[in-house]
Amino acid sequence: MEGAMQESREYWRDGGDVVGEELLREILDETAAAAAAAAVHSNSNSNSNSNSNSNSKEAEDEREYFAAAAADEVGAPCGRRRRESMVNKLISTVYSGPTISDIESALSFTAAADHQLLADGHNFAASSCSPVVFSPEKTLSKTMENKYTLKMKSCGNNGGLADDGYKWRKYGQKSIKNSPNPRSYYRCTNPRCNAKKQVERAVDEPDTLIVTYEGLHLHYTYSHFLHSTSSSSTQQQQQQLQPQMMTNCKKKPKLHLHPLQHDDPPPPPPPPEMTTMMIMQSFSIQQQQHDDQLLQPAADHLMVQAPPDDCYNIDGSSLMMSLDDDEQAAAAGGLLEDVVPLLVRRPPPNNYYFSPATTCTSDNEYGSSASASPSSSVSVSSWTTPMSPCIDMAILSNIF
DNA sequence: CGTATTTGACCGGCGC
DNA sequence: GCGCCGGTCAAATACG
Repeated sequence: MEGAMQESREYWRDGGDVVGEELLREILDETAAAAAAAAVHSNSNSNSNSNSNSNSKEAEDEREYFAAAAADEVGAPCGRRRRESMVNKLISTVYSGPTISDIESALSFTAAADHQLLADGHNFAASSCSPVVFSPEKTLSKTMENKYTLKMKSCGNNGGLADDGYKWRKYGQKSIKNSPNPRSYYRCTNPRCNAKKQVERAVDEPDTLIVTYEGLHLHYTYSHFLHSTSSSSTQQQQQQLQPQMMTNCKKKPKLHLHPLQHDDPPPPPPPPEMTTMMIMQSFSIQQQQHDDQLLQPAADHLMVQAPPDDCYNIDGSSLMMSLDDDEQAAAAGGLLEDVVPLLVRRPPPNNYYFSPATTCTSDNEYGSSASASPSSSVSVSSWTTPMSPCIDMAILSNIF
């Protein structure tokens, strides 16, 4: 847990930005306190007024936060406003604006992390079939506002197109003057996302793809929620769930409570190739904040559970949620605003344990075409504690 | 049958 | 104003 947090903090430092670490810590603490308060509240409902920690400062803080949350629920906006203010401060501090150096730093960080992951023996199924090699010579340049060009080496399979974790729909192709290679135009399949990308092959380097991203994703990658596992049982589960997921991934996000079951072992961390785009998404968050479009009220009914220590992304976030099939699709295709409160959630105490809810593979349908995202697997997972089944999103929405 | 891709047409920006 | 070019639209087509 501490390692993940430390990694997160170091990442932000490495990114070159001044990070509101203290503020982040404060919010994390408040978040955890509110969650604990909810647990206390839950316990007190079943076991009235039998809190053994009633005299401790910690319990006092918990009661205070629960009281604040309760006040919010009955219409007192003071605590909510304070927390919203804090979150706004955090976002505006953390997401102070990406620069080319930020992105380059992020990319180099990612590359290093990827190599480290591979060196550590994290061999992911998804990465093994990834059509992309994020070579050291990969370059990034800013061509205009919200428009970035990536040059990347491609492996030859699947047309050599990149799996960047997003699902794209091709909407056009044009032959470009002075270039023998046509340029393909893609749009993010998420109806609430206006991200686009153009893919063309470099004239002088046939194995190099020039991918220009325009616009900003307002949601996480599909593969952000996907985890490949090496266990045969999980693979069977993925195969069984795949058709269902294929359909559900196209549904409009719908978030609501859902009970959990399953006690499979935790999946490995996300494939290395996802991390680059995750970083890009972090910048997207910031940009959207600038556009005053971020942080709409969080989904009221989404159940969120604390992840294990080793399941934090490089940005320190974790997006594991308890979702049914529709919710899986919602999470994968939903806007970032639906899940962004999780970015600052505190890691769980030791008595939390991991329980994957469902796992499935979503194979996109662009396999034979020039589209990206050839395949990805989804593992919607959750963390539960025997005492407190979950943290309700409603609580988090009160916090934020 | 629903969804994604293909591809020609159309539109707007820009330079001359 | 005109033509070129890049980007997008949308009907037709392909595919699972």
